[in-house]
Amino acid sequence: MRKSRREAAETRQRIVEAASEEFRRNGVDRTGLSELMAAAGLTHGGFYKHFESKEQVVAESTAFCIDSMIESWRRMLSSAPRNLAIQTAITEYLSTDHRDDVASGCPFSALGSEMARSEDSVRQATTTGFVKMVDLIASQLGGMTRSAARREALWIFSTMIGAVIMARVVTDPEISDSILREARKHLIRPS
Amino acid sequence: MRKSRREAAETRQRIVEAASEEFRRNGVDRTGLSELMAAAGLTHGGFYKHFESKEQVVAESTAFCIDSMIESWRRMLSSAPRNLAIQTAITEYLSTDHRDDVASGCPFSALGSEMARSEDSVRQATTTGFVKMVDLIASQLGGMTRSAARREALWIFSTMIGAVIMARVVTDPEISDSILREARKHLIRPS
DNA sequence: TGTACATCAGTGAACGCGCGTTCACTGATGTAC
DNA sequence: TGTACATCAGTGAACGCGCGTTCACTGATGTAC
Repeated sequence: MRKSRREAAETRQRIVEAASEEFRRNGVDRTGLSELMAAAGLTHGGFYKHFESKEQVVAESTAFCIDSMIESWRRMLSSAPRNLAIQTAITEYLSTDHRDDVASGCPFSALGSEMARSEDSVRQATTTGFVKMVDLIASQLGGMTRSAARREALWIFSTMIGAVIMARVVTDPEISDSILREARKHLIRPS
Repeated sequence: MRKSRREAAETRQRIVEAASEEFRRNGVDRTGLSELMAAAGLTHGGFYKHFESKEQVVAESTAFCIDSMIESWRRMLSSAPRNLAIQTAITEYLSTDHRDDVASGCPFSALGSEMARSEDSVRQATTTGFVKMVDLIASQLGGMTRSAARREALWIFSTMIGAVIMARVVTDPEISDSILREARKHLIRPS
């Protein structure tokens, strides 16, 4: 049943994508390799033909979904008028749609507190991705020096992450909506 | 080896406290009942003399450490001059000390994204605690209506949580410090 | 271009391990008289 | 107040289960000539 190199590479990519969704949906610890391989349409035994360990697929899938997020932000930013671009992106991030769609949303808000306890390889990938996102946000902030923009972006992004995390924790839908609304109010008209 | 009712109640409390620390340190899923009972100075077999399930101790220990946090905020707030009280509390929350001491710190920043996936009983306890914290912060904000203060507090607290979570995720200590510093700058002089 | 052999992606059973939970047991504490 | 019995906190072994990982096997793909 050997597959061609091309097919094998596609399979590997499929695993990474399925993993990134399952991890965001259920958390890393609660996602078994069987579950993850099933989501990619395979049986669990073949996992180690593509990865050395669970840790490796965690690191790779984290990097992958951060890159996807950056890609989609780039598209969003470039398709909106320059002066509204960042507001559009923030509004979308702080939307109820994003809150309710963990599996394809921002990995930092889906997994933030778990990432803090991850193995080094995962935290490394995460840090790289966080910095990329911060730089992307900073690039959209006018009227200040580059390093001021970077500092501002650091705050904007961690605020967004905190709001989405807490909006997902809270069981009361009104409070949840308020958390997002208040964050939008403060971030969209930058102080 | 039966213990007196008083001793048994003390033991139960000891388990709740040990659990709350272990859960914050290692995450709920990575903390076994044996580990948790050992931290309370007991063997694992006795766990079910005090609790019906792991879920129950998770809910109780979460409620417990939120209440502890509120208690310590109350003390901090009442011992500082009224106009500086909230700044003091925020500064402490956004300190490197708090970042580096997960096990006795804020449960929302330690477990936020995991809490979002918890069983209902845990999310319920969490929501109640979050609201209490928000009300406490709101009570310190002058110059606005009660409901405006509550909305402001919602944003302040989720921003604080996001900053501490990301400060713990990132491996680069300089970036980590910056995240806390920028959040302090924005929260301490309210916009 | 065709043939013979080596490679290896994917399967499904099996491994040891630690988990949450249960249980028989112990002996000090609580209760009834 | 003392005695006899029931209760139950805590112990440590055992349970089934699902996990991450390994392995023998299959057969299509890749390579060497």
